[in-house]
Amino acid sequence: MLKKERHAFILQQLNIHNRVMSNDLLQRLAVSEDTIRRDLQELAEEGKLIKVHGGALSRSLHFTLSANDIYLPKEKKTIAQKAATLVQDGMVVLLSGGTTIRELIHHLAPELSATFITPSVPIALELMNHTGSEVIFIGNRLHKVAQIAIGAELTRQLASIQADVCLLGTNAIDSKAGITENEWEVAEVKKSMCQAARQVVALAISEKLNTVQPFQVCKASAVHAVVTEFEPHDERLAAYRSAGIQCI
Amino acid sequence: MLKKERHAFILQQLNIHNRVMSNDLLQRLAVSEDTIRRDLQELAEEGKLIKVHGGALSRSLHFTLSANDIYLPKEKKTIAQKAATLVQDGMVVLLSGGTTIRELIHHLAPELSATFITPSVPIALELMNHTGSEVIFIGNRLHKVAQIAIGAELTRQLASIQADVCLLGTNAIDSKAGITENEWEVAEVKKSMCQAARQVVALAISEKLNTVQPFQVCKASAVHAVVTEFEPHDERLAAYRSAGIQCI
DNA sequence: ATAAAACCGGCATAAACCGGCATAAATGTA
DNA sequence: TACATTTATGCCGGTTTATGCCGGTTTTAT
Repeated sequence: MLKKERHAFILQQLNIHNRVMSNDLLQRLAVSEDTIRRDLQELAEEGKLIKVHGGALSRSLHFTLSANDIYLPKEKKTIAQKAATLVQDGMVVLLSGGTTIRELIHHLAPELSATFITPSVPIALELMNHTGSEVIFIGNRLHKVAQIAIGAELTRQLASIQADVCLLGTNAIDSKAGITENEWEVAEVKKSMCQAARQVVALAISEKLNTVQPFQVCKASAVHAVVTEFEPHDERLAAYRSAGIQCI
Repeated sequence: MLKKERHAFILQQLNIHNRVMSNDLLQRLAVSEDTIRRDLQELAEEGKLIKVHGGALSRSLHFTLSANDIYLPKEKKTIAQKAATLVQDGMVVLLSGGTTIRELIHHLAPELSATFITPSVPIALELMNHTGSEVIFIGNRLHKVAQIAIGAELTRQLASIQADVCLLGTNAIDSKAGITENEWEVAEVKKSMCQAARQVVALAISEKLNTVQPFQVCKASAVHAVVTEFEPHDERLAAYRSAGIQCI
């Protein structure tokens, strides 16, 4: 077995399982522990995986790890502030779930008077602190993990709504693949939300840019704007601008 | 299982449920109590969570939770425990809002499998920690102060429901005037809930006994049982017993 | 007040890590 | 072809890490 082959195999396993353990690899590849360790070390130096004691983790899993980092006040705050300016008096606004959206609510002007519609329980709870606005929760069956409403009743209620704008906390966005999600039911909900609004705005921290998940929410062409922590004319947003997406 | 994986899992759980318990984690991750403790300790040092006795809280929401958890009179706990025994496997249960109901949820057996229906946002959020059961939220327009759904859509949805039991956190109850409320809209919601269930059970701390508020929820004769912190045969409940209400 | 549960510090151990060295195969060069 | 160089791999020792266990203490709940 050639070194390159081993490397390819390791990366393949990593793509499938999001993790590999040295012990497992050295048996299946029939090489010594040291060789595996060196392999992982090299791949880690090339940035193709994250080395940890006893094995390695895929880069994407590490994203979710750092995404869980509660301490991202800077970027998320920036995004939330910029996105908050999009909400004007009298608007009907659809909100998804997620910590960025929650942060956005904190940045709404207290005297603002808008109508907020959301399928997310924590977001609904947060919105109730906002005195000026009306809050409408949609859906009835609740998804425990995502803490949002799902199912047919939600779609039925959304069908009778034409919101001014839909603000989505985004898991993954790509200038070609559009907005994607890693859970089917959540993707379905967001898909319905996009269809119920005249404009779709994606709130995405830069590390979510150019990433793709299995389930599509909407095509890139359906996204009207994307809000990141970057300046509007940042080079790293070029692909989105040329896809006709406004960058804020 | 690699250490980093556990950490990622813990943070993920934390983002979902806003809290984790060591005991729960050590079973699901199949490691010793010590390892979990060390994991939580390390994550706490990195500032990714708040360590508390027996588990950890999410950094973002711990204040809301602990604030509500701190204020728990002993009586409410007693009531919640007794009321929790009324919920059996397979039941469809309507729940109102209120801290007593929330406490009740904590006392549900984890392996219980029931369907809970509620118009209260905090209660819905709390219910999502209960793995075994299905959670349905009803209504869409939200009342900011009471944090429950109100309005016509709620009534419409309730009309198509026949629950086994309706558990009401009660503001005022009297053996003659029945259950009453101090806000019209909330009273309307609870009235609809009573009509949508075969049985109505009132959870009332003793200080609420024999008090009357302006807006009626239901007549005394419509109440099947009342749960207080008293013993079932306590003298002070005599009036309710003779009104045909079961005292628990 | 008392018992159960959670916490802490320390210890033990097995697994994983590291650096260096040796060997052998592959590659390059005269 | 013969010799030197590089590369890949395995092996060895000493070190670090991860984890479980244990005794004693604190916190929580009844």
